[in-house]
Amino acid sequence: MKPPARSSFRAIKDEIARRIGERAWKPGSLIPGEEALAAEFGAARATVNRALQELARAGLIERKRKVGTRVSMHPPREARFAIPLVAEEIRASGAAYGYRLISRTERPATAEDAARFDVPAGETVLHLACLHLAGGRPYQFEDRLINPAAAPRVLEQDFETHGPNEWLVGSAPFSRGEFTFFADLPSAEEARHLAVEPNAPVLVGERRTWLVARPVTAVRMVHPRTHRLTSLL
Amino acid sequence: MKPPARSSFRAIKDEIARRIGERAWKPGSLIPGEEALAAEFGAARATVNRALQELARAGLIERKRKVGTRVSMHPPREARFAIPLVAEEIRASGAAYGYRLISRTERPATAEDAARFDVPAGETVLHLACLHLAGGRPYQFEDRLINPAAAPRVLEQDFETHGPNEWLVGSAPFSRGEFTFFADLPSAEEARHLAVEPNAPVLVGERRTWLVARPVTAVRMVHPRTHRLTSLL
DNA sequence: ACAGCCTATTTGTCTATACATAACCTCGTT
DNA sequence: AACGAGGTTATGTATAGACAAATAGGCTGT
Repeated sequence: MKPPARSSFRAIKDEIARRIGERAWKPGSLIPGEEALAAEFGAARATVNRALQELARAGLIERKRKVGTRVSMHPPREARFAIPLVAEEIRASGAAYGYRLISRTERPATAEDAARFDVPAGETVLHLACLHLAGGRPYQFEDRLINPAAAPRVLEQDFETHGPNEWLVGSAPFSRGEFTFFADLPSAEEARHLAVEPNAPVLVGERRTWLVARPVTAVRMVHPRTHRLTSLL
Repeated sequence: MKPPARSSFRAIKDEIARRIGERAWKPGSLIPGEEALAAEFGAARATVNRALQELARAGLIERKRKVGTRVSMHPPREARFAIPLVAEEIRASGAAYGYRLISRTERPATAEDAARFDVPAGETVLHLACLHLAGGRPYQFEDRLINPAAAPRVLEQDFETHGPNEWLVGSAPFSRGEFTFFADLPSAEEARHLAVEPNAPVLVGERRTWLVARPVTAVRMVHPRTHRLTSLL
C-alpha cells in the first residue's frame, strides 16, 4: 500500500476524506482553510492544496476563492468508460490476441445501411465482419461499416491480418461519436462465430462516429456474456 | 477563453496535447524530459510536471520513472456515461415513476456478502431489494447492500416510499467507485419482478463505492433487454 | 437607499530547491 | 552466461515564498 504514513498529500487527502465520511465535516459545511490545515498537518500549504484539489476533482468538495472549501452536497454521478482497442484490451489482460477476417465487401449502401448509418443509399461503403480472439477463444464479433468518403485510402487496406479499428485509430479522426450498449440475443451468424448458444445473452456495444457532418464508421461489437465493461468513478 | 497566454501549466498542457494531436510526437515515442520542456517553455520543472501529470491522468501519455514520458498507444477516447438517479432518469423520459420496496433486512454479513463487498463477515449490513417502475412497467430491479459503518443513520431509514439511492446521494459520500456492465440471465426472483422470461437477456450494472478504504454500498441493477445506455463521445 | 469602489481573505499558480523513489544500465563476480 | 551491486537518470513529492485572481462584505459618496 503506502507504508510511509508521513505527511504526504495522499495522507492528508485520505484523512480529510475520512472526516467527511464520518460526518465530522458535514455536507454543505465549510472546512478549515488551507493555511489552517497546513498548520494542523505540519505540511506546506502547497501540499494541502494538492490534496484539496484532488478531492475537488473527485467531486467530494467544492472550492471557491475568498469563500473557502465546502463539502459537496451531491457526490459525483457520472462514470467515464475508457474505450480501448480490442487488441490492446486483450493483450493488457495477458491473453494472446487473435484476429480473423470473416468477410470484406465493397458495395453500394443499401437502405438498411442508410438507416443504420447516415450514408446516402447508393454510395459505396466498405462492410467488414471479423472476429477477435483472446487466448484462442472468441472475444468479440465485429460488424462494421466504413464510409470511404470519410476515411481516405481505406479501400487500399485488405484487413486480412489487422483489425479495422487499429487502422482507423491512426488514420480516420472523428469529431463526434455515439456509444450505446445493451443486452441482446445474438444473430445466428454471431452465435456461430462466438460459439455461444443462440439464446445466450450477449453484450452489444454500438458505436457510430462522424467527422463533422460526415459519417465515418458504424460498428456493432458483440461480446459473450462473460464480458464485463468496467470503469472507475 | 481566459488564458493570459503566459507559460502556465495549462498552456503547456495544451501545447503538448496539440503536438500529440498533430502527430508531431507519435504514439509510442518518448517525448523530451521535464527539464528539457521546462527550458523550452521557460517554466519551472514543477510547472511542467503538473502539466504532464494531468495529461497522464487523462490517458494521453504514460510516464515511468527513469524511463521518461511516452505518448500513449491507445486513443485516449473515453465515453462518459451519466449515472442519474433512476427516479430522475425515468421522470426525464416523461414516464411516471413508481417505486416498490420488496425486502429490507438487517443481518450479519455472510461470506458471500464479504466476497461481493469488502465488508468483514459478521458485521451488520443492510440488505435491500426494490423495484423501480416507469409508466407502471418494471424498469429496474435493485439489489443493494449498505455498510452502516460508512453510512451513519442508514438503519433509521425504512425505505418504504423512497429508494435508497435518493437517500444515499445526500447522506453517504464516497471518494472512489467502480462501475461494471455486462449481459446476464436474470435470477428467478429478478425475472419474476421484472416480468421477463427466465431465459431473456438482461443488462446488469453493478456499482460499488468506497469512502477512502471503507466500503459504502454495493448494488446490482438489473434492466430488461430493451434498456439502452447511451453516451456521446 | 443605492451604486460603486476598496480591501481583506481565500484559493490558484509559479518558482527554486531539495530529497525520495523507481528502474535501466554497466560492471564486476561467480 | 548468469547474477547481483551500485550508479545514473527521470519522475514523484515536499517546502517556503511570492504574486495573481476572485469575490464577499464593508465603506463612501451621492
